[in-house]
This record gives sequence, C-alpha cells and structure tokens, in this order.
Amino acid sequence: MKEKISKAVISRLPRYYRYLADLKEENVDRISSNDLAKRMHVTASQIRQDLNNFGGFGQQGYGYNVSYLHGEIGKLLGIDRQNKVIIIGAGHIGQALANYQNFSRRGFLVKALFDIDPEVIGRNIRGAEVYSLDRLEEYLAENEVDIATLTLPRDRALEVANRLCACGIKAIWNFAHTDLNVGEDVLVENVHLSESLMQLSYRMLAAREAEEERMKHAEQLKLDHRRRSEKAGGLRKELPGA
Amino acid sequence: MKEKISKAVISRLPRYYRYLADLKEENVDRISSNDLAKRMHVTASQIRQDLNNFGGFGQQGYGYNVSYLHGEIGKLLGIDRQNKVIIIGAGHIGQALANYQNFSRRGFLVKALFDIDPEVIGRNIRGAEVYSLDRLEEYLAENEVDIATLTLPRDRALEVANRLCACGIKAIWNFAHTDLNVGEDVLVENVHLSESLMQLSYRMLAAREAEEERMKHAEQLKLDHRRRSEKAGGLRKELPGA
DNA sequence: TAGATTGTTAATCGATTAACAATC
DNA sequence: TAGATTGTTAATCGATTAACAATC
Repeated sequence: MKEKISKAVISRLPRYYRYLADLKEENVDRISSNDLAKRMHVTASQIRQDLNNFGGFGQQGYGYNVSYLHGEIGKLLGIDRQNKVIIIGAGHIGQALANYQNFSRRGFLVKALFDIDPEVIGRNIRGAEVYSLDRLEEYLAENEVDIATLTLPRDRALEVANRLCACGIKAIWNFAHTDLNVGEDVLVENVHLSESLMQLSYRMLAAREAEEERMKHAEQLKLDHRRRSEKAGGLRKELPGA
Repeated sequence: MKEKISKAVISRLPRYYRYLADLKEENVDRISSNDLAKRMHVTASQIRQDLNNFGGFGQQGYGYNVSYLHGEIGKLLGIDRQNKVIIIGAGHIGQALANYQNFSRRGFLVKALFDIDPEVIGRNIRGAEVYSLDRLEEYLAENEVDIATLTLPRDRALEVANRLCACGIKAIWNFAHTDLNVGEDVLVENVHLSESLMQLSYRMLAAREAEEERMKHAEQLKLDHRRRSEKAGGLRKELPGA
C-alpha cells in the first residue's frame, strides 16, 4: 500500500513532534508550513513534502491544526501506546537510562534490567528490578517486551543480541560500540556516543584550521600591501621631477 | 584550500576508524577498499571516495596500510590529542558520561562537572570535581576547555549555552532535548536520546503494519483460491458428461 | 612486465527545493 | 468570491555508485 518512507524523513519526525508540542504549549491552534519552517530553520517545501508521506494532515487555505498534527505524528512514532523496554547492562549508562523520566513520559517504560554483576543484581531503579542476565530467557518467556536496550561492553553485545533475537525480540536500541549483524527482520537503532563526540571533535579541528588559514591569508594581504606601498614610495623617489 | 567535507562523510569517519582498529587488532597489515567494503557492508566506491576527500591514503596495486590509515583518520578526528571536556548537569546522564572510560581512552578527558544541586556539588567522579554552576565563568577563565557537554533540563539549556559562548566555548555536545540557537561560529552536536528511541519505535510499528498487511494479503489469496476451486467444482458438476 | 588496486571522472540515484494547480 | 495555503509535480541539487585510466 504505502511507499517506503526514507530514513531522512523518519529522522525528522521527532523534531516536528517536539516543535508541535511547543506550539501547543503556547496555545497556538494552527500553523502554516511557512511559519513552522521559519521556526525550525527548514524549508516549507520540506515540511509539506515530509508530512504528505503520511497523508494530508493539512487543509488548503488554512494550514495545519497544531493539536491534530501533534497527535497524528505521535501515533506514527508510537508515543500513544505503552512500549515495554528492557535494558541489558545495568552500568552507569544503563542505570541513567532507567532513571530518565523523559522516556516514561513518552510511553517508553523500562520494565527490567539485566546484568552479571552481583553488586547490582537485585537493585530496583524506579520500579524496575535488576535481574541476573542468566534469567533473560526466562523473563522474555513470561513478559512481553517491545524494545531491548544494549548498554554493555562491545565484546559481549553480539552474543546477547543473538539471545534476544532467539527469543523473538524485534527491536534493539544499541549503545554498544559495535555493529550488530542480526537478522534483517530485527531493527537496530544505534547510539554511538563516542562516534558523536568524534564528529564534534572533527568539526572543531576543521573549524580551527579554517580559522588559521583565514588569519594567515589576512596576514599575507597585509604584507603584500606594505610591500606594494614601499615599492610605490621607492618609485616616487626615482621619478624625475621629485 | 580544501573543499568543505559533507556531513555524510564526516559521520562515516568514526566507523572507518573502528574497523581499522579491529583490523589492527587482528594484525592485518593492509586492506583493499574492496575487502574493507565487504566487512563494512558498504561499497568500495564509497570508501575510496570518502578517503580521497582527505588525500591519497592508499597506493595503487597495494591498497591501504591499516596502521597508517588508522593513524591518519585518528588525527582527523582529533583522537591523537587531549580534548578537555566539561559537563554541565551532573545528573544521571552527566555522571554516566563522566564515568565512561571509552572517552578518556580516545583522548576526551572530563575535567569538571557543574550542577546547581548541593547534594552533588563537591563530589568527585574519576578525578573530576562537581562544581557549583555559579563558578562556571570563574572556571572557564582559569582553565582551557575544548568541549562543553550539556546534560541538563531543556528549559535551562539555552541560558547555559549562551553563558558558555560568552566565555568563548566553540563546541557544545548537547544532550538537552532542544535546539540551541547559538552563534554560527559555535559548533553544536546533538544527542537526542528520546528522538533516537522514537525513530526505533516508528520503524517497529511500520514493520508490524507491513507484516500484518502481508498476512492479510496471504489470507486473501487463500480465500480467493478456495472460492475459485469451489466455483470450478460447481462448474464441473454442471458439466454434461458428469 | 602483468596484475592489482587506487584516484578520479562520469552516470545514476535519491533527496531537497521550487513552482503551481487544486481547493478550502 | 478572493486570498491563503496545501498537495503534488517538475527542476535542481547533492550524494552514491559505476567505470576506467593512472600507477604502484
């Protein structure tokens, strides 16, 4: 029925959702693609094109109803339902995610964590218990889980991912710094924090270099200018009538 | 001098870096774009095109020297130098980042954290002290900082970002769920965790729907088939010679 | 030298932007 | 009805892939 939506479009949906939530907060009832475009620093064309992938949410001559559009995008993103999440790896990041209230606010409920460290097994984080990783299969047999989060060292990530897939998990949110080559019916969304940081680092260095280049260029111009003035001065002295 | 490198290329550099580190670990000396492409599930063309943005790292008839290429990409990403990082917001995520050893391993050193909560101020996380946010300007005047990480609630993020920019910070790693409209000479790299999760959720729902569609379609085919057989059977009965 | 493989140009593909007819 | 603004088609732009000459 519907065409496959490109990744670029999907990646923009949450941002639309956020801006619409803000507009709702400001009690704005309707907005045109043009006004929204100005706020978001994108083109109105892109907004209309993006939204039309999912059907006509707007109305000619009127624009988009903020509340309605917000709701529809929320439905697309699955915010309207309860998504059951588990976290494998109850280290610093795993625990931070379990504590992150923005997730539960959007319907992502952390139901359980798993770890191998006896120190953390048995702890309870905002209602979610930390189980021994040994009990993963047992838990999955008894409980429905939508999304499994991997926050463990990279060398153990693939093994756990395979165990999850064997239990029928269809969506993995991967924080481990490795590519999970699992079956293609299993969705993997990567969050590679150090890669994000490295990209920032790259851009920072590139900007510094560009800045230095600019400075050097300006310096050169100044030098050239001085030399030219001197030469002109010299010429003047040599002019006959001087 | 050099052309502007596209964001798509930059985002792939850390992944090349990771695969090259793995190859080094496996004591592989050289690799062709073709073999690397197979490992990474990308095209050889893309690898050669990407790397050539930064100059000829390879050699015709030989391929790429793993160790050399790893080093060069590391330099591009600033892994070879010490990057001084501070973290504003010493909550769960901020503390998790400060504890994350993969960063220091790549030359990103968390030097200090800042918070307004008296409960956490004064704590020490792997050698980095948590200061009162009041002392941010004081700290920045006395210490060189390359990257500022924002892990605080969205409503306070922009204000802090502006304070950072006023002190000359040129790179912000933003975990706050908002767009920071700072000066265009300031680099912002966003990590929007809930948006990443929402994208996964979207893809999960889309896959489920596609699956249902497939099932329904298969069901319909079965029905059609049965109906056709029945009709054929009926016809047969009515055939004269029966 | 012959074989291999890069660096680079050309062709293709996909995503973004512009334009405008449809319609509220 | 006239004005506004969408939905959608066409044009442009950029990124990816293919091809191949250069060269180790």
